Amino acid sequence: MAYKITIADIARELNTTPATVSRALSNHPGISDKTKKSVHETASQLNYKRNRIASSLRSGKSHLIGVIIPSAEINFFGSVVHGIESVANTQGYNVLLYQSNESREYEEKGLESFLSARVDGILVSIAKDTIDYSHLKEIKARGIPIVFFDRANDDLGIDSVVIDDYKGAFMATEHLITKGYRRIAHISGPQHLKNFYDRLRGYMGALQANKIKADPSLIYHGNVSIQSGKEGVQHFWARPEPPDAIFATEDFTALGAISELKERKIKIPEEVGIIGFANELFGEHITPRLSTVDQQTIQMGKSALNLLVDLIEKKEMTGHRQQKIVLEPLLICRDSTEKQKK
Amino acid sequence: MAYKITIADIARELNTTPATVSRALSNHPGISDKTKKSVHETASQLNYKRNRIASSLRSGKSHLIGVIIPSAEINFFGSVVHGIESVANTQGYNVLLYQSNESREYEEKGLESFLSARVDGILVSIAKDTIDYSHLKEIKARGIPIVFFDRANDDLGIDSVVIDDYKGAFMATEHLITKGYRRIAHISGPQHLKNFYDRLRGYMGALQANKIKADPSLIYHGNVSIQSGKEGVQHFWARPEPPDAIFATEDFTALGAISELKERKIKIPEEVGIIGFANELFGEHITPRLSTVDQQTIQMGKSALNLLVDLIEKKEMTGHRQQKIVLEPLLICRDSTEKQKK
DNA sequence: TTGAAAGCGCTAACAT
DNA sequence: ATGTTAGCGCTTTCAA
Repeated sequence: MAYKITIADIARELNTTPATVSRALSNHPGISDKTKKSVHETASQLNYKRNRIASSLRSGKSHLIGVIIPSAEINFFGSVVHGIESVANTQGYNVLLYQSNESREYEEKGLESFLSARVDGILVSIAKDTIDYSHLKEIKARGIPIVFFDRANDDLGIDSVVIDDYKGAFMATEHLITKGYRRIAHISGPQHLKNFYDRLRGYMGALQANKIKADPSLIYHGNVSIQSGKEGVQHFWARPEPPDAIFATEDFTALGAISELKERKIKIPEEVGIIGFANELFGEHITPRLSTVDQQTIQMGKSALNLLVDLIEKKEMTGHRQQKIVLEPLLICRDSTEKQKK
Repeated sequence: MAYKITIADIARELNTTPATVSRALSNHPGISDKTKKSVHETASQLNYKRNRIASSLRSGKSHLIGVIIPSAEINFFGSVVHGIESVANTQGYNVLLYQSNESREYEEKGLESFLSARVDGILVSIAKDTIDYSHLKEIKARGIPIVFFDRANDDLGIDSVVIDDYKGAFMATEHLITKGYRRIAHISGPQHLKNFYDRLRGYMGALQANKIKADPSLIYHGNVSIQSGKEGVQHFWARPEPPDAIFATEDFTALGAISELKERKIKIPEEVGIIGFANELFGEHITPRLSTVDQQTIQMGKSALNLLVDLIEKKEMTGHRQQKIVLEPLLICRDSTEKQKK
């Protein structure tokens, strides 16, 4: 194997010292252009690659960002990670990825592992199962820059980038109303997660704003899955007055609902309108094409990373006021809410 | 912030030396249980977290695995990463993720960055745009353990975990034949990627095995996208004898084809049967439910990581024979290939 | 079973 | 503009 070249090797080659080489390689001002040039040349000639580990140990900066997502299998998070990485790489950071599998236990393991790796900052989207936040508080207490994305908790004094779930849900529900639906049901998600709580509130808010009386029997509490969608429909249609529209808290839930409605030969969107939330890729291509709310995933990733980098680079934790970036949801109108044929 | 606790702090506390503490923490045999116990207690009391950077510098092991995927936005890769991580974490490795965006340039940047980070091993799924493999050869030449997954190249002497694309394509095509389709088209992907080349071959093989004459005009070369699927249909239906079935090289391509067929009011599966490849999540829930071939994503990730860890831990590169793990594809029969109503 | 001492490769304060 | 020196926190001989 190409023996490990160090700055000492380069220094020897050029009859100079490691310090000079180090400075030249990092474009330190006060190193002559001539030296810089020869150092860079020799470096690439010897196929030198800076040892980041040594560099990190000495400088105290690992150039590592730890990212915890619930699951890489969920498209939404993949997409956010895409956004995160696109910025991280241009800023000289590498992304250490860890999946919590929606479990608080793994979430904590991920954080421990990040602590050990001495990451410069941490990005977290909280797991479904996380109810106790002490592990996150500890990160904050240790003064390690941390930012939540999508799944956030406002009570910990931790910065976050989220979309306006209330508004998105409001828009979705109001869209159904505008399209002529009146008896609108909601299949919601775990209420201890602010996102789903807010979406439920947004749904209620839209009903109220349009003078439609909310009916508790039209709310089904699911756990954000295809299965929940099916169950929601089963639940609603087991009762006397089924809804004429459903706002599902997430696209996969909507997919499950559609699947179940089709099995029951209930026509979408004529008999029942349906709208989801997330703008997953498949939505545009199923039948009927699914109306939904876009969450600006790429932008979310980028914003979260930028916020984190600010935190890392300022690092004046003292006097830092909690920042919260709220992205605008985007209503995507497609066929599944088109009650009257155009 | 919780001041950085080091093994020296623990040693001082216990009137012993850093060496002993280090040994105790890594359960070195030949340290008394008593000492181990007191060290572990003091460590957790002081909230000590091992500094992996220092540890890595000294030991030469970073416990980092670099993973390059084309895009985190593609479900398939998210799923493989899921498999990779689930094993990596139990083995004490962390995953450094890098996205090539299907570009050879970024792929190389990722590798450079991994080199700098002194990862213990690298997992790569080759980018679409990569035609020249010198950057990958260099990794191999440097003796850094590397394993390909899914998108592999057999000519570099690099181990790989792939599925049997030929067989999967063969199965898919033969399935169409079994179902009574005869004029079977194929929308393929970039032929310099072995996967898509093999799938085309598998398609041809199945036709031949069933004595169906291949018709070059029934092969459309796309680039693995929803758009390609649409274009494929446009291409086929612009000619005299359109096909009665399509084997799409990937599920999103199939989705595009379905989308275009629907627009043309062509009935699936009665008039045209269609089967994809990948078993993306949405396939089960679109109409008609998409027949496809499962690629064993999670298993692929796990196998790739295991192979890599073997390489890292044996590290007897000399005399290592190229290993290739070929996973069995799984035919998933659903509605889109059900020519005769049951 | 434990301690002493060296050093991984780099950077940064201080000196020149 | 460059050299000298020390040390980041850990692991690992070697010695006791």
